[in-house]
Amino acid sequence: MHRYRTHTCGQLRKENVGETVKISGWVHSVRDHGGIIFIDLRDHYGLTQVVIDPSKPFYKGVEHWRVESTICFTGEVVNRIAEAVNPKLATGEIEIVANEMEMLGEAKVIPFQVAKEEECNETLRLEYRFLDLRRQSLHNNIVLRSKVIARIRELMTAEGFMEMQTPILTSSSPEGARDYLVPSRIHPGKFYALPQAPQQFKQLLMTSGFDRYFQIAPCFRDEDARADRSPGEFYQLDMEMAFATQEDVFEVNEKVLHKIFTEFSDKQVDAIPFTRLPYREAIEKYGSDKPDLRNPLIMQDATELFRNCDFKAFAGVVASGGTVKTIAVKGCAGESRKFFDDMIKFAQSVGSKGLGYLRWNEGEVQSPIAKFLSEETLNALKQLGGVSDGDVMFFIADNEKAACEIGGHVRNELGKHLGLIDPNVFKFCWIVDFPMYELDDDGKIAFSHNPFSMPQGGMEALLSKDPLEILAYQYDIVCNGTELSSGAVRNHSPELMVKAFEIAGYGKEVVEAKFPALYKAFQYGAPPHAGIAPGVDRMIMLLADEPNIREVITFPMNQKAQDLLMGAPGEVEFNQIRDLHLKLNLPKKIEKAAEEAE
RNA sequence: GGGGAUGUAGCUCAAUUGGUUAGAGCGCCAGCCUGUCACGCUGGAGGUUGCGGGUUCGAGCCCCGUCAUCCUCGCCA
Repeated sequence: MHRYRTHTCGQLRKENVGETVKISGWVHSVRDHGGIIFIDLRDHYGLTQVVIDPSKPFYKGVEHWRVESTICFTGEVVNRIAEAVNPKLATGEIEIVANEMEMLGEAKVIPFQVAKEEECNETLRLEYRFLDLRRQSLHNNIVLRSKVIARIRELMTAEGFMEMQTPILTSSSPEGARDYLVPSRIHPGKFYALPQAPQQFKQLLMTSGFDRYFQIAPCFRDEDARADRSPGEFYQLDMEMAFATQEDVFEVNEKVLHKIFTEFSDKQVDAIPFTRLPYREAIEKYGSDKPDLRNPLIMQDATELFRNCDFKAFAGVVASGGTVKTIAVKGCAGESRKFFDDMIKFAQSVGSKGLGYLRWNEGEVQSPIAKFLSEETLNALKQLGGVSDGDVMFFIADNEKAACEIGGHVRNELGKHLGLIDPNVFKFCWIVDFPMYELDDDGKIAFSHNPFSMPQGGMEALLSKDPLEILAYQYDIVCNGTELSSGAVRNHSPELMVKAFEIAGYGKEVVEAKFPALYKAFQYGAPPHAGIAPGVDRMIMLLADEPNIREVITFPMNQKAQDLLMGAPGEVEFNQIRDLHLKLNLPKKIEKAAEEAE
């Protein structure tokens, strides 16, 4: 007989009745009847009820065994009497009558309950992550994660992709997020950086003659956390394809994502091909480059209808070149006064000066602004929004960028508030045709996304077009308002690279200095190539229906990028710092606090 | 760095307008209980109301400061 078990805690059935078995697991719950004692023993696979009779020599000990201790029982599998069958358990038709027991690992009193799924302070959960991970919902999320990743590997491999590794210690990249740096011992004053993504490596792999690459790639970015953004590190399904177009990338990703989302969720998944939405249209209609298409509301332009009206606030915005955006909402005219007041407050909280509305309720127009509008204008608005009695139109007036952005927030809020969002579907879309350049805060032309993207129209566009009009073969995939990934057809031509950087104000020497590997490689015969890298953590988050990314990561850091269980980041020995040729230069505040602590 | 929310027993929460000894459920400890499965019953322990200051006859509650956590803006090619 095996040292610890002949079966797992989820394995035994009626067929095993009469067998002598050994199982090991955690004490999930104890039901002590004074005489007979029932213990639910739990492992990764399930629960099995163990019965302990008062006549057993180890009976006395059982009374004091705490939940979450690990124990090994040897005993006989018996049928439960009919009334005692538990249909909630897979093993509920049988139980084990214990003959021998061995304590394997005793548990102290636990700081929060494992067997019960009650809410619990997250700091405590992170400090005792090993206990938290025993709890069913988190445990299931991690199991789901493992299965999804295994399936991704199968699907990608079946599509002809090769899984490859790329370096974790690499050089700092000049663009993008803040890098995590690793000081070099051998080269004083020099640093490695952890990769923000294997971007340049995968492009080099294409240039090295590999055709289809993928990797479940760790990415490191030293940026602040959000609910859907874990600080420190996260994983991408990184991929790149040689001799490929944008459509080739879409096709593979649609296949893989549709399969994954269909297989690992009960929600209804959009049929493929997914909706393609140009960036410009997304901003104008949804006020966002990651619209939640479950929300049926769309924004329309009502600028011209307010140009000559008596409502000075709006007419003034239009006169100074601004925009009026409207959102028509069917059937919400009956909402309370408080609803409309709350919506105005909300609009103000996201930066709007106000929120106008027209409410066609019981045959009349109820609105603070209706009195400024002619009958003709009201009718034209009605026609624009396609509304009638019982409906409402909301209005936002501001410069175009702000109006779209605020309208996007209002659209989301209305969708949430009015319950317009179907929780049982996954709505995917591709956002395409991102602009190549945009104006930065100083009014200078800058790359709006990724300097490696191929401009649409190639060299001719770079030479002849207004840079702000040039589009890139740059795309995002969005699911239910979550940006899963960005990708692009890459710029594989050294001449185009130099020209593209020149427009952003950088000379050839900058390209050579900042991207030496790619610039060099592309001069020795580069294949046109394209790729993308969907966020694995976010995919699991959507599949597990979790609002927080930490619920799908085994050992996440907190918002301040600390691992409360391991104590990272932590102090190191002076010798280690000295070997790396570093000196600490701490903020005054921290030095002062350290002195006071002494 | 900015904004918001929260902070009361080991855990989750309550405590009327600022008013007597800060309560409940779970957990813990003790006792009872031989068919439960969130077992049940009885009793008990457990609190610097995050911390510091202020207002007040009186503060868990009001004010100021500070710390912590989460959400968010900035940031995330």
